Amino acid sequence: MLHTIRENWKRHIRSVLLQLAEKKSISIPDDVLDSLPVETPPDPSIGDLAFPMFSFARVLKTSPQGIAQDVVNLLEAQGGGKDLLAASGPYVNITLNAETLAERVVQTILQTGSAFGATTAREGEKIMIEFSCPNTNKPLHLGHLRNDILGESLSRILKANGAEVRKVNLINDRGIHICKSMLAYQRFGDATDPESEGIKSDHFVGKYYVRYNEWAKSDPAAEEAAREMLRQWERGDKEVVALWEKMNCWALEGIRKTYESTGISFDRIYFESETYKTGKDEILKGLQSGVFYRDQEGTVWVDLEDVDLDKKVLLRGDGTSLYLTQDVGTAIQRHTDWPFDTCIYVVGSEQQYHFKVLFRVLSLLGKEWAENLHHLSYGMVNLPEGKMKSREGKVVDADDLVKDLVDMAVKEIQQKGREDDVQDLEETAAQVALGALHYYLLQVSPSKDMIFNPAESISFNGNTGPYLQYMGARISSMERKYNLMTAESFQGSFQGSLLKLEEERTLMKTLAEFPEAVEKAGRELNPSVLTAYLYRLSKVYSKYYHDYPVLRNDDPHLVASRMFLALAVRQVLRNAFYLTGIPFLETM
RNA sequence: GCGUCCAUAGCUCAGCUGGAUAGAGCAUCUGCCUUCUAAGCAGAGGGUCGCAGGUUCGAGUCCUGCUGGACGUACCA
Repeated sequence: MLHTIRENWKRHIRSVLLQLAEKKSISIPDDVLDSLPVETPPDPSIGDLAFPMFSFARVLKTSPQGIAQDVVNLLEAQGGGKDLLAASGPYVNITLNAETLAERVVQTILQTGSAFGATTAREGEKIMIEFSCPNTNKPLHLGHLRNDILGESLSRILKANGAEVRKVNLINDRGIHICKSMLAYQRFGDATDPESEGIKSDHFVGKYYVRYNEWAKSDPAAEEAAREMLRQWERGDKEVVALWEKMNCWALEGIRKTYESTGISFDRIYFESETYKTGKDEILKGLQSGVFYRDQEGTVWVDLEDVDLDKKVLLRGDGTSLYLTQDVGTAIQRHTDWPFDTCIYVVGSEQQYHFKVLFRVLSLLGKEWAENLHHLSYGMVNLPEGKMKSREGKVVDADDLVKDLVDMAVKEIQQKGREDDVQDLEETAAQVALGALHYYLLQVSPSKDMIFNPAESISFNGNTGPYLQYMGARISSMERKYNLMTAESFQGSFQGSLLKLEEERTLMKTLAEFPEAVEKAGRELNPSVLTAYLYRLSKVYSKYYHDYPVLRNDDPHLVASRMFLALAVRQVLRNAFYLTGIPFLETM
C-alpha cells in the first residue's frame, strides 16, 4: 500500500528530473534514472519518504543540494496534492497528508481483514516444499522444531504471495539407521511395548536407538548385524518386515502427536520405504544410458569431478540403496505426482553437499526441472549449555522442551494472578509456549547457527513471542470494553483527520508496510523478515497506547478513531502471527 | 588440503536493492502502577561493525587477501 504511494512519487520525481535535464539540453541515461532510490528518513519529523539526489549530480552538473532544491521548486510550481515537500540538503523529502493516510490505511486493513498483506508476487507458481523429514528410529528434537516452523511458516508466506503451495514430508523409515533401533529392540526389548512401559511411543523407539549405539561401542559385531538386517529387510524377510512395521507405527504415532501439538501439518506424506525402489530403477536407467558406471565389486558410481563434486556411490555392491538413491526416487515420483515449478528442501546446512549432488544427478538423468530445485539450508540449533549428540541420546527432545515451556508459562500466568481471566490455564499456557518457541526460532536468519535459550524465549518481557501475544490480547481486551461503551449510546465514527499525532502517523506507515514485508519474506525465503516486522509494529504500538488513552476520551469520534486504529494493528498482528506460527490469544 | 556458511555492544540477535548520528532484547543502573492487562513504557551507560587493502561522492552492506569459528568432504541420514 505504501508501495503504491512511493511508486507514484517516484514517477513524479523522475518526470521532474527529466524536465530539469531538458532545460539544460542534457539527457539522463535510463539506467541512472531507473536507479532512483526511495528511502525512509531517519526521523519522521523530516518526512515520510526521501529521495537522495546524489546519483544525478554528475549528469546534471549540479550539486545534489541544488538538484533537490530545483526538484522541489518545480514540483511546487506544478501544484496539486496534499502532501508536503521539502528539500533537505541532498534529499527531497515528502511528508504525506495525515487524513488521507489514516483513511486509506485503517479502512483498507479493516475491510481486507485476514487477506491484508497478501501479494501477487508469486502468482501462478507451483511450489512444493519439503520439510521435517523425521527418521523413524527416534523422536523429534530441537533441530526438527526449527525445521518444522521454517517449513510451515515459509509455505504460509509463499501462499500469501499468491503461489500454489504443497507441503510434503518425507519419512525416513528405511535404511541402516532404522535397522539399528530394531536390532536393539529385538535383542534387549523383552517384548515390551510403549503401553506396558508407559512411554510415548516414539520415545520408546528412540530408547533402543541409544541402546544400539551403546552396544556398538563395545561390540564390533553390531555394525555387521545391522547391515545384515538391512539386506533381510530389502529382501522382504517376513519377520524383519513385521518388526519394522510394528516399530514404525510406534514412531510415527508419536511423531504425529508432536506435530499436532506444535501446529505443523502436511498436504502429503511420502515414505522412503515406498519410493526407494523407484530410486534404484532410475539409477539403473542412468547406468544403461551411461551417465553412471559400475566398478568390479558391483557398486554403482557417479563421477562429478567435472563439477568439483568428487565421485559418489549411488547403489551399494549388495544392491541395497542409500540416502541419495532414495532421494532421487522420491524427487522423480513427486514431480510426477504434482508437476511443480520449484521445490524447496528445508534441510540442515550440513547436507549442502548432498543436495548439490542430488540436483546434479537428477539433471544427469535428464530432468530439466532439476535446475529449479532449491535447498533452503539452515544452521544448527544449540542450547546455552552446548552441543547435542544424537547418538548418545544427548539431544533436546522436542516434546520435553515444549512441556518445559508450557510449565514455565503456567507459572508465569499464576504469578501474574491471571488464572481467573484466562478460561483454560493449560490451553493458554500451551499457546503462549508455542508463540515463544516459534518466534524465537524464526527470529534468526535461517542460514545462521543459533542458540535457543528456553528461559529467554518465554520470558514475558523483551523481544519475545509472549510480548507480541500480549499486545494482541490487550487490544482485544480494549475492544470488549469499547463494545460495552457503545452499547450505552456512546457513539462515534472513524475520522482520519483526528489521527495526526506523529506516533499515529508512524504507526499507520508501519501498518502500511506489512504487504512489503510479506513480499520480502517470500522473496528471500526468510520468515525472520516478518518477526522483525512484528516486533517493530508492537514496539511502536505499545509506546503509542502507553502515552495516549484510547477509550478515556470525551470525544466519541476520537475514541472510535483510535479504537479502529488499534483494531487495524490487531488485524495485522493476527495476520503476521498466522504466517509465523504464533497463536493469537484474546486473553492472556 | 578442498568446499559451504558465519564473524556487529558483556550475552543473544536485527541492519531493506550501498545512503543522513550503527539498532533491539537480555544483563547493569534510574524513573513511571488510585489511570484501557506493569507480561508494559521511558531514560543512562556499553561499539576502531574480526583484521588489511580495494571499488565509490558515500561501505556494517560490494570485491580481494588474511585470521578465527561451525559444518561438510562416508558404500550414515
